[in-house]
Amino acid sequence: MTDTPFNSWQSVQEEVLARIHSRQWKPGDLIPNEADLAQEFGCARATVNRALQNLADEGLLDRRRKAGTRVATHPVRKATMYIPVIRQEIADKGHEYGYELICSERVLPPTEVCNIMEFGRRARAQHIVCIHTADGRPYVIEDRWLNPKWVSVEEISIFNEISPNEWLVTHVPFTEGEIMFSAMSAGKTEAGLLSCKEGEALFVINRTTRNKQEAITSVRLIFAPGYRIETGI
Amino acid sequence: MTDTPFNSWQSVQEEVLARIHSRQWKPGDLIPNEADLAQEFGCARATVNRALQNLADEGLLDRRRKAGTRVATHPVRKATMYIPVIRQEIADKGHEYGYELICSERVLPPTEVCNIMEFGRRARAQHIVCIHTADGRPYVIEDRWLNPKWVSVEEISIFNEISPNEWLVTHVPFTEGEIMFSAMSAGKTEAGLLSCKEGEALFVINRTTRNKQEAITSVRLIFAPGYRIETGI
DNA sequence: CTGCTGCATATGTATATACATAATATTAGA
DNA sequence: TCTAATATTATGTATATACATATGCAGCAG
Repeated sequence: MTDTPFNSWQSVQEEVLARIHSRQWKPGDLIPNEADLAQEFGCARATVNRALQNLADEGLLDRRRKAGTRVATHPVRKATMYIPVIRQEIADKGHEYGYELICSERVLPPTEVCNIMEFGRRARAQHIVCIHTADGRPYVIEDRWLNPKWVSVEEISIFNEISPNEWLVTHVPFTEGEIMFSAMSAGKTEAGLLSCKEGEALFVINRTTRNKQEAITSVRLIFAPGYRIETGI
Repeated sequence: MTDTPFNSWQSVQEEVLARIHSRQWKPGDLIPNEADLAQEFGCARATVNRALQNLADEGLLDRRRKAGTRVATHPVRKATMYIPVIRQEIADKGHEYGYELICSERVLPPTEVCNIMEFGRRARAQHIVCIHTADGRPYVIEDRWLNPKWVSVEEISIFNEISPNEWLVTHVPFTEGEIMFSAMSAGKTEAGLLSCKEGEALFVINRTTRNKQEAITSVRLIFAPGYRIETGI
C-alpha cells in the first residue's frame, strides 16, 4: 500500500521502477493503464504519462497505443557514452595536454574514405594526421579527412595551433553522423607515433559527421595501448 | 518569418534545430525564453518546453532556471550503443546461433574480480566460460563470474542449455551497472577458443551489473577479430 | 473460414492555468 | 563598501480538459 502521495513524475517513476525490480511486474507483463495508475497514485494522468514515457525512452518499458504498456522482455542495455573533445578528456584526467601536427596534405583519398564520405573519385580532400599527448606521452592519433567544401584553404593553417578535433566542434555544425568502435593491431606507423610495440592491441574510434547528408569529415582515432572507455548503464 | 503554425513539439524542435544548424543561434548564444518562443511559434509554452527539454536531454542545449537556455558550446557527442543479447545480435545478422559451455566451476575469484564485485576474500563464486558461435564460427567468449547469492546451485545446470547472458536477462533483475570497452591482444587461450592467431587485436566489453549496489555478475566478452560496434550520433 | 469494417480503448499530445524552484539582480542595512 | 534580505524571472512541473491516433478485437459479409 502506498500512503505517500505520488505528486511528482519522478516519484511515480521510482515506484514503477521499484515494482519492476522487485519483479512484482515481470518482463513481458502488461502493467495497468495510465488512468488506473493515476488513480492509484493519486495524481493526474499526465504525470503518470511523463514517468512511463521516460522509462520507455530508457528502454525499460514497451508502450503501444491501445495495446498498453508492458515491461520490456529484453531490457535493451543502452549504454550512453559521452565523447568529449580530446583536450578536455586529457585535462579532466589531470594530465597536461599537448598537440602536434604530423602531416597536412591535399590529396586524393583512398577509395575506402571516398565510399564513406561519398566523394567523387577525382576530388582531392584535406588529409590531416596529428597526435594528442598527455603529460608528453602519446595519447591518441587523429587521422582525419576533411571535405574541402567545409574548410577553406586559409582555415587549414589553423591546424598548426589547434587540433581539427577541437576546431571543428565550434566552427562547423553537423546534423548527424556515425560512430564505430573497434580494435586493431599496431602497425609500424602506429607503433612509431604512439611509441608502443608493433602488434599491440589498440582501441579505435571511427567517426563520420555530416551536414544534411553531406560528409564534413571522417576521422579515425587510434588510442595508445591501455585506453578504455567506460560508462554506467 | 514563420507562416506555418508550429502546433506540435516536434515541429518546434525541428525549427530550433534548424536555427542551430544554420548558425542563426551559435554555440554559446542565449536563445529567447519559452514564453517568447511560444508567442512567436503560436503555440503553448508547454509545447516549446517539451521541445527544448528534449533537445537539452540530447545535449544540444544548456538550460538553467532564470539564466535561460543557450546553445551548448561543446555539443557533447553522446553516442548511445544498444547492447543486445548475443543470440539476438547473431540472429539479427542472419547467422545461425550456436552456444557451447566450456567450463563451470565454483572457485575463489581472482582479487581483481573480488574488487570489482566487492566480494569477501574467502567466498567462492561461480565461474563460467562459454562461447557463442555464428554459423559455426566462434563469435565471442563469455567469461563470467556470478554471485552465488543470486543464482542457486540447481539453476547453474541450466547453463548447459542456455547462455548465462541470455538467462540472466529474464531471470535476475538489476538496478545499475558499469560497462567498459577496450582492446586486448589474443593470448593462447583466446586464440584457441576463437580460432584466431595469437596476438590478434580483440574487442572487449566488460560489464558488471548490480542490484542495489550488490554485484550480481561481472562478465568479460572477448569478441573474435574484426568485431566492431557502431551507432549513429 | 477469410478478409474487411468499425468500434473501443490506451497512449500521444496540445492547451490554459497555477504554482514551485533556482538563480540572478536589486535593494536595504550595517 | 560589503553583506544579507528580497524581488524578479526563466525554467520545471502538476493539473484538468480535450482531442488525435494507432490498433486490437468483435462482428459482419463474402
